[in-house]
Amino acid sequence: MGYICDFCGDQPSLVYCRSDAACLCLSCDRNVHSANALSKRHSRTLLCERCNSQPAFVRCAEEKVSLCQNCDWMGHDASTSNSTHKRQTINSYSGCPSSGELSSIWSFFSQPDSAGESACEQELGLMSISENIESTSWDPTVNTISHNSAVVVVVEVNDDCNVDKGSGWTRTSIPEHRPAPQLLDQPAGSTYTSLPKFCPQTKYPGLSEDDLYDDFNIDEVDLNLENYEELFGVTLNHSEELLENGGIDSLFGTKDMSAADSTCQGAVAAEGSSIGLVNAIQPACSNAASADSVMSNKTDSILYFTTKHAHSSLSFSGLTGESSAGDYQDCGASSMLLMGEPPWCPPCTESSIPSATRSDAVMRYKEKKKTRKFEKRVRYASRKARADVRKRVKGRFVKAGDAYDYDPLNQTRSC
DNA sequence: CTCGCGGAACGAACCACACTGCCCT
DNA sequence: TGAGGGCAGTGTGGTTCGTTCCGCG
Repeated sequence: MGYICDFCGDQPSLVYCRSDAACLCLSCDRNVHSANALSKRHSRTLLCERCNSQPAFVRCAEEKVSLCQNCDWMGHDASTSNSTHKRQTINSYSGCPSSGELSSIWSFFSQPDSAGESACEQELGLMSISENIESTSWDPTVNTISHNSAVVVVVEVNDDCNVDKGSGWTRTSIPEHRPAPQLLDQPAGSTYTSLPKFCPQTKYPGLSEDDLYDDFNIDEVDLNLENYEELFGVTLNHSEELLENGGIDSLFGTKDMSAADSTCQGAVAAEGSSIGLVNAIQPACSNAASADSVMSNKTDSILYFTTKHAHSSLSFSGLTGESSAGDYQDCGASSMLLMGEPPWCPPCTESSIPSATRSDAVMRYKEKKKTRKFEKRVRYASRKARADVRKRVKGRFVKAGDAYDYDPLNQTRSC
């Protein structure tokens, strides 16, 4: 949880919904909470800009950041000079307020950019299901993305893997005139300037890698996307959508790929489509130039992700909970843990980390990793329900009525 | 340093059957 | 063009089995 929107898994999260215990971007917040009368009553507030995982409750006027209680306490401790900072209570809201209404709720909440539509609202257009969705036949020859060579690879991968042979499968797409999400190109001073950008090379103030890796569960994203489809009945091959609608920019946070991290860029060129998604999910993948064992873990996960998708589909659903969750949690190697600091602590330079603390943190990380349980995502609850009650012999299902040695319901054995 | 052995760890396979999606009429 | 039937493929969990890895003598 934190930083990346729990719903779309793509955009930076901005608000926190206590009822859903979810971090959401503005567009998903509006989408989710406009679903029905009950969801409209969910109380939301800004997300803490320091830990990116807790609801903010105060706004520091001096630092211009929204903070949760913990981060506020940490940052404005009486022993520090920051204790005199002026802070403003952040009110929660419900319903589906516009950006303008939000800015009326929170005076510090700046209005959307000059285009009159915030990035998230632009994104809302991208994510909106009820409108502007047209179903078109997939024609790989139409795919003309050509931002750079890396993306050309993407196209090739799509051609190879995503074309349903002969079935003429349909897909949803965003109208071509729709501008690509520009969230990541937000000008300074916009609403999102306090949010870290997506570019992998960016250092995120107040954002620990722990937030990104340790607490971030790719499976969660997967599930959310799938729920998205279930909820709205729309087939949304998310990454494809982004790629084909210029969304690659949003994935990388820049239109100029040359500006991207060289490591990341190289990976993109070499690995094709998936890597962009990976980097969107794992913005800090190449950030840690401090690469050590942690970095190797990340690299592994990237390669795994890429390989899997290069041979199958770019779709999120290509990730099985069984494998991806584990792998991604594997990549949850937390530099913050390695640093032996809680995730809400501001990042510090590696050189400042005492080696003893580091080794101690490494040990703790290994312990945590050992005890971590990789949950399997169940795609069909009905099948699970049946399997849960099905009788077995030596673990294998048996025909109804046949003798069994294990009954999940009674924990009894018939023979 | 190499080899063999035992234990631990891990993943694949197996089973029945409801469900899904595609194809054909 | 839509509806309906047929059919092949998929996914679900507990257990077993085979393979790999690691430590020890």
